[in-house]
Amino acid sequence: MFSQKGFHDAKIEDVALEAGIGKGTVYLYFSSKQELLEEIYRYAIQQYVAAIKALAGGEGSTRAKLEAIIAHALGMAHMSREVARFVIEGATGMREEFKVWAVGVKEENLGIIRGMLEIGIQSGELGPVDQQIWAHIIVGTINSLVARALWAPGRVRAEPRELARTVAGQLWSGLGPRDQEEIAGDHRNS
Amino acid sequence: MFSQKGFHDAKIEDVALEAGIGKGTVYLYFSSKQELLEEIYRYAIQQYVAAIKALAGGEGSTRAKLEAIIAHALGMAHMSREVARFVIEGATGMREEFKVWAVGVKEENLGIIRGMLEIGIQSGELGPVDQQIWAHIIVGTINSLVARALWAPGRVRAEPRELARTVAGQLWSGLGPRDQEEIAGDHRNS
Amino acid sequence: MFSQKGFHDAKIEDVALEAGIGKGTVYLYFSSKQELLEEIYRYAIQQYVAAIKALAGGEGSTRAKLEAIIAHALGMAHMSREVARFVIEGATGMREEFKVWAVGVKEENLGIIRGMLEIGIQSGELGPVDQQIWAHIIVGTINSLVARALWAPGRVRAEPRELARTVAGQLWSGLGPRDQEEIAGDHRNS
Amino acid sequence: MFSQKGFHDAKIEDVALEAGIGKGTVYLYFSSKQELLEEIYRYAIQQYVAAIKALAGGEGSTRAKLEAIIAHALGMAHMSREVARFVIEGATGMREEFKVWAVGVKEENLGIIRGMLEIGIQSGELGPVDQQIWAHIIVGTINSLVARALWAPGRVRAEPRELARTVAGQLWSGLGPRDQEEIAGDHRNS
DNA sequence: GATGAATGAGTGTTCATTCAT
DNA sequence: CATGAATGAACACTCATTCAT
Repeated sequence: MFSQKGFHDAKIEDVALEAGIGKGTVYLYFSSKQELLEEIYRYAIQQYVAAIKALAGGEGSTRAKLEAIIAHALGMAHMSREVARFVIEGATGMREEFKVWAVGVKEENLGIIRGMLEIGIQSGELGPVDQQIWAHIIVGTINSLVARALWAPGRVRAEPRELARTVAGQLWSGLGPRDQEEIAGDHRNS
Repeated sequence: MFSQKGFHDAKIEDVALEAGIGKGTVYLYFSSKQELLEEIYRYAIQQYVAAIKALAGGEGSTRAKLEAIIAHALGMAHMSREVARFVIEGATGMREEFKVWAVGVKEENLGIIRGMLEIGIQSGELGPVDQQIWAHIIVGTINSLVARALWAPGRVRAEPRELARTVAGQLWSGLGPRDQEEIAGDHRNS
Repeated sequence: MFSQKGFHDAKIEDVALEAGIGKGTVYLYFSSKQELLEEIYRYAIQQYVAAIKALAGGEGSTRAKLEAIIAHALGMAHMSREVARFVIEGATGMREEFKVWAVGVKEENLGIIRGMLEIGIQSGELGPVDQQIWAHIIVGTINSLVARALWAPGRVRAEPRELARTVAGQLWSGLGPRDQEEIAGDHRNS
Repeated sequence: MFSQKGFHDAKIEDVALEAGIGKGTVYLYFSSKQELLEEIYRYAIQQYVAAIKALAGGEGSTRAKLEAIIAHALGMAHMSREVARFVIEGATGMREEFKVWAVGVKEENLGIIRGMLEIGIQSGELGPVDQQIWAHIIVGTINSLVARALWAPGRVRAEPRELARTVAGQLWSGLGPRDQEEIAGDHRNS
């Protein structure tokens, strides 16, 4: 309900009806609407991060892992949107205690990606890339693709795995030309 | 006010006082709080897209233009956050007329990036990249960096131009190693 | 509250407090202040019309029935005022659906009186009067007496039944002299 | 505007525009919206009462004068409605000073009718009727007819003078049968 | 434990009124 | 004199929260 209508436009009664329980019952499990929202975020983000962690820490090449992460996010687009929203919005309106948790999780999430890249660099699979920057690139790319999957579902190629493979391939080779000398060195003089 | 407190937590009275006008005066120029929000979005997004368009269509190498775009977004972090939020959230709660406009602007924005890449490819500056995918990568990366600049300002290197240069450099060369054969072909077997 | 203060000057909160319930509770039973007003009107008018119908359709002479109707209206002065107000004001500001209902009830009310007069004419109790005109005379007279009972309570003879009898007597014999020829025929030449 | 929309639904700005003047200009001539309403009432009622006074005090038979009064009210239906509304509503929400004036005018109005009837009785034109009661009958009948002229304009015979003549005729001869003995004496036993 | 009727704090919006021009 | 942009008091209405059943 929160995803569809937004936090403020979703009434507790709607949420309860959707869950097949009475309005008052919600308050037996959550002390407030705000806490319910935070728990939902917590759950979505924890699930997401745990999945990313598992995928990033698994066996296989870095590229395979990257593809798996992208495909997973696309497959869980709806839940990923909450994560994306969260990455962008921060924790506006949330309680301080939750904000602290949130910043930690964000860092953890970026850290997981960084760790995965680190291993890739050491194994020679990756070039000597800036891991922090690439963590942002990967997270941001996923968010953008997820958002598009949600707001323009018809235009997105349906198969997450295939899209993930293409995206990973593009990230791998970079924007610049492969078979010739870097031309970047003098781009500021042009 | 909307950026700081969120739409629902910012009262019209706060907004008016902040602007140094009376509460009722707001309603001389906007027919509702919702419309005010939409106009703010419209303004922020139009400014943003116009700037991107100018930067993407200007003189200079593709890489220089890309750096300029990233630097601009980082410099306008606050405004860019609205754009980013918008990219992620879509137009939940907005009027249908606004949603239509919004989808159009999003496509336009991606189109501008695609156009810039197209020129780069034709001039040989870029490899034969997938422009749609790269539009997402660029937009997403910017959003992610902007978000971090806002929710963890202390941790971000202060100089947008320098950060932009680094990011562009990373995107240029890609994740994969430069001096050896592509190893992507068999990555799923490794 | 609406009777005392008028619709616009009576706050929902006042009405609720008067009823011994909370402000919000009103909205569990009425969708808006306007609807509450309409329901009050509906109730008052239905009660009134039902009573008139019963009295007009009962046993006894037409004159007795007329007296009973007048006495009843005077006895229910407060409620009758709503009806009177309604007869005069129409349904200004009410919803179209209510207006339709209202016009129907007004016609019904006049129709009841007309029907009663019809029977009186057929039984020879009444002269060959214009029933439509007399319906207006009766309704109007009642309204005027009720209004006076409310705005100048001290000046009104306290006993409704006695007043009703006097009024009916006057209506019965008419303005003109009884013991001589109609002088109306040439009144325009005088 | 007040007649059409009701006092509270007519905005000062509407009234001013209708009058072809600026909103602020209204306040050069009236100290408040309430005072404007009171002045309108005052004007309408004074006009009405003055006209009734002139008609009631003029030359001619009582019946001719009665007809003229009824026809005048019907011809001025719109203005008469304000008077009627006023008769029914009293001065709810008005200032004390206005209420005092209002009660006086109401009495004056009834007094004028009574005076006219008095003369008719003395000249033998009328029977020995109860003047106070008949003042109410006349005023009430007029109000009821005016109201109907306004809320169901299509159903009302168009010509006020003709309708006035019919109404006066009915009032003259009364409800009871003319050509036989009063049967009213025993109506309570029937 | 579960419920939903009742509540009232909170807020978007209107519009009579003011006053600088 | 006339104006209409600006104002803020006032109020209808919503909905998170409570608690008797």
